[in-house]
Amino acid sequence: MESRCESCIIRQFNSLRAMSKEELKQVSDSKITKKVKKGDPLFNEGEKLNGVYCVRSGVTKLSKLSENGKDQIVKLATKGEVLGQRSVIAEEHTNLSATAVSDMEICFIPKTSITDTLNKNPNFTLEVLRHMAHDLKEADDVIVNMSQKTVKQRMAAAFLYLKNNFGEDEEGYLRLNLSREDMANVVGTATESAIRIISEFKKNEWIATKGKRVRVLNEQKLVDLSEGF
Amino acid sequence: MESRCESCIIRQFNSLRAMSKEELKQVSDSKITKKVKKGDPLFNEGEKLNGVYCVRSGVTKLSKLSENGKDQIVKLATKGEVLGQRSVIAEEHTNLSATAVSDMEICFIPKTSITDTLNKNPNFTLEVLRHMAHDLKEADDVIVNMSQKTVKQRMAAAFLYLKNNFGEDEEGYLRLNLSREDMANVVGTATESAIRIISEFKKNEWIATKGKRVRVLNEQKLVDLSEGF
DNA sequence: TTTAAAACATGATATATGTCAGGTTTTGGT
DNA sequence: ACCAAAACCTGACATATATCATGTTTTAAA
Repeated sequence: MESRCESCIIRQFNSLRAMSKEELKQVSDSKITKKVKKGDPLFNEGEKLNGVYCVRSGVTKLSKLSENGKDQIVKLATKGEVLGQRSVIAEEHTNLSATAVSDMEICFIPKTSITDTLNKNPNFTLEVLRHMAHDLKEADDVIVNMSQKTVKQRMAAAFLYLKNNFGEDEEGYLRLNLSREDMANVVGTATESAIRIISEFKKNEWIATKGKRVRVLNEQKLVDLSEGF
Repeated sequence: MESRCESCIIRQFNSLRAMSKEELKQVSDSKITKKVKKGDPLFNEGEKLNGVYCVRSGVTKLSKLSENGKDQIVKLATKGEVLGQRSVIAEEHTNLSATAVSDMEICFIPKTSITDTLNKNPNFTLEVLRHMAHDLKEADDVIVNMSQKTVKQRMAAAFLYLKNNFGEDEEGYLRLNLSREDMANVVGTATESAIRIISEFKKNEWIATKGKRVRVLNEQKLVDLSEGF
């Protein structure tokens, strides 16, 4: 049982909200809803996409493999985010790979639905543009953090990011659980270094773990550290 | 004696080429041409811009100050590039500072000329969007390089970037001469480290210097190094 | 429930890079 | 042409981080 885009709440969070009724209907008729299991790829770096992916639930990592064989995670995308837009607009192969880090439900929207609307609906184009402007700002900030902060600072910032963007459950544990390896790849460090720093955070009682799950105990300390105090 | 946008060749390299005759006329009538001396700022991080800057000649660095007091250069912009677009579109304060690294000639185009056209001319919006999509890809690549390459690799890549983007003069010297400090800030390292690596490159005869000027002697070696061999 | 694989953890060590401190050279303004 | 300021350079040292090695715990599949 497929649901209709017209009644999809997710849409409020992305550029699709600027679409007209008819455009939305056309998207709805051509879209394909898929489930993706944790660990499975949505698409891979260098592929040519013939559409975009709208995330309905779950989280995906956007990463790029470097020559030394390490995967740098550039962004984590969740509910409401549209993936592959950049590639479709620039008519280029994808620059990043997308892999599910939790079970996901996504909608695949064929290229033409997007490009047609881009050509016809200036409001939509402007909305996409605003989103991309925002992404670009975020990317610039990441560049600065990567080059100017220590691994420890970045790791603290990463936990705050997880807390602020994906929230906590009733018991106070982070909703999104990343493996140490993924954490290392977000922060841009070796897995062992990530583990060591996480152990240190635990020892300091800034975070606590229970099995896979992580809880932030002292947010202020993490903020201070990430800002360099 | 001001020149008219309609007859400005620079325009071919940026999104202004998607403007109609009337729109271009309107831009031309409202624009202000300025000269900026090497070292002078165009605008500073956190400012609210009420327009964009179109670079006619010269080069500017786009940088951001980090908490530890270091300036990370995120991008070097030259002839044809439009600055401040992101900020005007997202209606946010600027995220980056722009400072001339050579004498420049720029045109200031008031916000309204841009936003009016964005609202009325879908082709223009789409063109701006394409440029921003490209910038975003570049930014993602920088993130990966920053986190996965060594300082030496990034320094090699920086020289190649200077050669490929700003070219060489008749004698084979790089057209754009950056101070060691600026080089360090592009690469994201300490000035002393930059100097040491540059000395090493000279010793290896991969580059040569004459006063301020730098010449690439062995491009292949720099390519190999930057790619990790 | 058992068992192999994956994830996690920690020590020892090497190395890249930052920092501090002291020089020399180059540059630009009068 | 001179002088102060800026840019450049080099050494010594501290430290953050990567790497390698090895062991333990957790997870998931048969």
